[in-house]
Amino acid sequence: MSQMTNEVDDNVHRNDQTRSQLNDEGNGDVVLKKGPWTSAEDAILVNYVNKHGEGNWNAVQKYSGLSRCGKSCRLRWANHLRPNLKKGAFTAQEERLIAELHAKMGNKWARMAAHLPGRTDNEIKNYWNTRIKRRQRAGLPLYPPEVFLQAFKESKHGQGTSGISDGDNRHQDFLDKNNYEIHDAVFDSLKENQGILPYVPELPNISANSILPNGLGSPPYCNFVPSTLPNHLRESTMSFLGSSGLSRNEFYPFDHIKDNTSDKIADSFGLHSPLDRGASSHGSICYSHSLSNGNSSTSKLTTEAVKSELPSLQYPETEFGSWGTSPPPPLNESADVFIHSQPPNALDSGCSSPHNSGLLDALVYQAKTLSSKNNCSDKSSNSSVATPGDIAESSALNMYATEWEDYADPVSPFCATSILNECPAVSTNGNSWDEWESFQTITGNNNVKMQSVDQVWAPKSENQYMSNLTWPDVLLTSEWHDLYSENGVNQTIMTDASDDFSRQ
DNA sequence: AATTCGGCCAACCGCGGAAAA
DNA sequence: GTTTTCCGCGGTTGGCCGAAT
Repeated sequence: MSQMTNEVDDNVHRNDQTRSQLNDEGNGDVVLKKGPWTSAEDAILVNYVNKHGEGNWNAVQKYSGLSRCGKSCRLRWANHLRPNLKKGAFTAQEERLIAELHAKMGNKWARMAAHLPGRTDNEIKNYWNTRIKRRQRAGLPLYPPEVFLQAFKESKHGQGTSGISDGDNRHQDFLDKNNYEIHDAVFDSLKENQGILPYVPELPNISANSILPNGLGSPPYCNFVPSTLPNHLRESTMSFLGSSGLSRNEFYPFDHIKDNTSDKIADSFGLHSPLDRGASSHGSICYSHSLSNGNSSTSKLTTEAVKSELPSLQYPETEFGSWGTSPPPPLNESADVFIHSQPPNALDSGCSSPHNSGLLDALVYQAKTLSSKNNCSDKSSNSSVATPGDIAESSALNMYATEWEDYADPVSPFCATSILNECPAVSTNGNSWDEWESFQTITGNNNVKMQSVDQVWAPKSENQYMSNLTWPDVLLTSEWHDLYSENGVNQTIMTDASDDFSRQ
């Protein structure tokens, strides 16, 4: 034991940094060590816990001679020394479970860890944070589509129907047993927004990769993130969707329109925040993930850059500003029309940023068009999309979708036709969604296209309300449509499709 | 070969809640 | 009822390592 103590002491002396630091809980008399634990310290701690049990961590330092604060001891024990810890990479099942849990709970790592025997909250947290970064860079959604859809479904229905994955009941038990707090939040949000946000805004018919070089990071996609999603889902999704690196005011074109209609529109997009008003100058305020309902923990009015790491795929603002003149390839024809058709009044849009040409001005133009037509809720629906016979559940959605369509000025840079994209029935076969990921990677985001639901799908199922979601294009490739239309991923098809793409 | 970058991991820090004094 | 202490949680930081440039 004395040898151990010496080793600890040596380590303390080696570490000038830690030697000079005092325990934040300590009395100042004892210099407590920080930094990596040595095996000797571990042994001391294990020995202590074996004798005295867990808890009373501050006593460890007193009685074991360990120069560590109680917090440090508890952390070390919980994360590394306690028995039955499972080490190594997460299994596919665990990864899926984490995604499901995160969709349900948000950043409740400890609670998530409770559902993953042998895993620690720290482990899960690290995994998730790494995953966020990775997926943001790749322009991929954080959640498997089935998790995303299920979370939306549940929030929409306001039922504790749990069971993230239809047909996949592996985690049904814990799902059933949990009263996920997200529901409260969602319900509150729904209550607050009742009559304001009963729908999911529609996305103009612009292919994503024609707007953004990186496709899925397209700001317009942010607009269809369901307002009924749990905040953490929304934010995470926004995180993915907004990974283009747009500055806040670029993202929020309605800042410049002051009349009620535009406010209503902005509200409908979940973009309305008191903080936003003053935060839109010259793009110096970075886009925050926090949007809408005002109960986001990350929404801050700040002129400093958002701390979170920006995805590598982001484009500098200057590049965005250059869209109008030199849109990056690949661009399809509609995108060219869109980008090169400067809104006639774009220059007097009040756009604060000289760089905000192209998409932003187009959005502003669109918003102005909306405001000029006034009284949008009275618009009748001649839409080929908002079918009169639509089920009640989606009527509100379609109403607004129709509005958007009606307001799609033929001369608008959007040339918008309303699109109601099919919500694909989701794979529930339990395959790791990395397969989906890899499939995406194989297909690439270039294969992006928006499909109009009236071309491909007649709403019949309870999933219809999802039809007004404009889904990331990668989900709407014909291959995906085929896959999902069978209410489950056909592995063979997926493999074939992957092969096809890999051969290209 | 050197540098850069990103992933991974361990640990620290600050905060807040619960229990004890 | 108030203050103090303990503990747990979530966010963040920093180091190490391997791959890429």
